[in-house]
Amino acid sequence: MAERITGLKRTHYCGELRTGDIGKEVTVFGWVQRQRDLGQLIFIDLRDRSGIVQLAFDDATDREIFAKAFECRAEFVLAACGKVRERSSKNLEIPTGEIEIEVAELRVLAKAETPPFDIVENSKVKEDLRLKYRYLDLRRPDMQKRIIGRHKIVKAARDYFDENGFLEIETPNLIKSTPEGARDYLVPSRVFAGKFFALPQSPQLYKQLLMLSGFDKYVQVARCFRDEDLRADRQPEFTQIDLEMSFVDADDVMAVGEGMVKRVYKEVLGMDIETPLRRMTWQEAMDRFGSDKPDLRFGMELKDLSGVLSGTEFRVFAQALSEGGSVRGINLKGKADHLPRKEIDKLTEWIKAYGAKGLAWTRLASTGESSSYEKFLSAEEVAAVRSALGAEPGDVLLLVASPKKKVVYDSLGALRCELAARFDLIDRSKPCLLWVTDFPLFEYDEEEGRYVAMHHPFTMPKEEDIDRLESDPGSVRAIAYDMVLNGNELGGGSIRINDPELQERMFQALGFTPEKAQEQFGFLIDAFRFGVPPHGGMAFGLDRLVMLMLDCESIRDVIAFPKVASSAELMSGAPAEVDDKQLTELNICKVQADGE
RNA sequence: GGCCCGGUAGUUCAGCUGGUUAGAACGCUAGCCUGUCACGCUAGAGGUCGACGGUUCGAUCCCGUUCCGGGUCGCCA
Repeated sequence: MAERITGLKRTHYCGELRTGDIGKEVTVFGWVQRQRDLGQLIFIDLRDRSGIVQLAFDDATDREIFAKAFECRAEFVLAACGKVRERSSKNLEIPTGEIEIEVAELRVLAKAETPPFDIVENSKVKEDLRLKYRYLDLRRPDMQKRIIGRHKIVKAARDYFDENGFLEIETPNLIKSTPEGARDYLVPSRVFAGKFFALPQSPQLYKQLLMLSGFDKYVQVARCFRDEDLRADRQPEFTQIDLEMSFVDADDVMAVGEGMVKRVYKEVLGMDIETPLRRMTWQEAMDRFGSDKPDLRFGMELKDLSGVLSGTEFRVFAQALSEGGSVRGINLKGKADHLPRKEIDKLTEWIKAYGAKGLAWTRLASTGESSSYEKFLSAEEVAAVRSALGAEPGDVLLLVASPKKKVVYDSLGALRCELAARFDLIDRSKPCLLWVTDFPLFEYDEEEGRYVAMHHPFTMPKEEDIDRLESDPGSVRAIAYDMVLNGNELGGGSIRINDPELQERMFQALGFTPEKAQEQFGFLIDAFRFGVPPHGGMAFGLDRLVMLMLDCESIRDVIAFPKVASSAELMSGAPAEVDDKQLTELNICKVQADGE
């Protein structure tokens, strides 16, 4: 039978007691980390979110309390009252190691079964078991640190926005579905048979309307939902720090965005971020790093070899170039002796996932030179390629040719990161932040056979490119910017269109009929007739920011109750079947499983 | 949806070319122990080798299917 807490109030957290507290009568609450029974002496490590304190029990002092301590097992919930005293043998490994509590009153507030895994830091337990018992996993000190760190980050961000005149305003979570973009989570309406709400992918439209309403600096810590497949850095339910401002240009928004990151790093990690952050255009990022979220903590930049190979007879390269593609390469400096032919063959297979047909390579190893393509090139071309890549003895040159520029960028960009990770070329001493700007406004969707918005349909084109909206949409750049941290997209935003005529041209360029645009975004189009200020904003992926700041491998490590790759939640068992009665109320017919 | 990796005591793992009773460490249970702190010592319990099917005299091991988890490509305006 558990004992009651009646009459007890916590005086201290376990982990905060120090030698200065010696002699004080204290009351602590917590979980049994470990009980050490020495026969006539028992020690219990009591743990709460602040740390651990040692409780001491002596059979000779109080037989009754000693008997109770004897029964205590791991994860029992205890209340302990007593006097803080100096330890006769100190443990300098832990902050409270110089003191202990001589327990005068002990209450077992709850017993506990032996947990399915040890509640310890640096657990090696498989993640699915941790997630099934997430409430126990969250007791582990490293998880507690992450959840507390997340709180501090959000707090610092909120303080920053508050001090800069932003208002936090909530927007609805049951909204109208807008099929453009990611797949929506749908919620059936009980009242309107056959109709559905959608959960927001972001508060985009609502925050723009708030600008129109005059709340010229808005921020929200907003939960967002996307029904797409998961990754280590992607959950179907995630949190954005979402902001929007009126009467501003891109520089103003970017200054606020980098100001927030600077503030959060300083306050939570004590690190100084130098602002303004470096900026790079999308085109430069693609050309030099093969990525719109380049990791600048190492070199190995892409070099365009299309020029020096323009006259080549080698069919693979010539074909790529004649069909409008490119040949580019990277130089893995000094690793030829560490990247054997067999490994290159594996990379050749690996890179096919990115659409490349293969990998052309030259190894300048100490045991001799070898190459998969140089024999097909003229001596001048070989020399030109080597020179362009700055080749020296010991280097490995890795080339990709494709009629599709995107394939060359994607595959070499990925290869560059893979090799840097494999050969530990990344400078991890400090975070590397930058802005990537001037994104293309449109992206050609081959499946749909039309241009789609790269960001969203309300993104403002660069003024000097507006003329080409109809004639050459692929060349139009957007006033859009992404913040990149260590090769991860941390957030992004844009200046929005506030001119109804321009918005109409945008919809046309995207292949929307006026009727279709009206049907999907009618309320926004209507609203924009009533005086919409120039505005823009951005959104940060909070989970990713926390993950990167706290040096975690997965976004799941910084979310209290995350979902697994199948988008299930292992602890609760969601998603789950529901009663027929619930379905009937929602006017939903039960779908029979296949084969029935 | 594609590709890759994994699943063996509560946990982390080992398990040879298919062969008798599937092991170790930690944890757990019991006993001993007055200064431990990853306490120590002694003894003990604990297994649907993810599931189903096949090959075989015999399968944790080989084959097929499937479930679960991870990574990744597609997807993610």
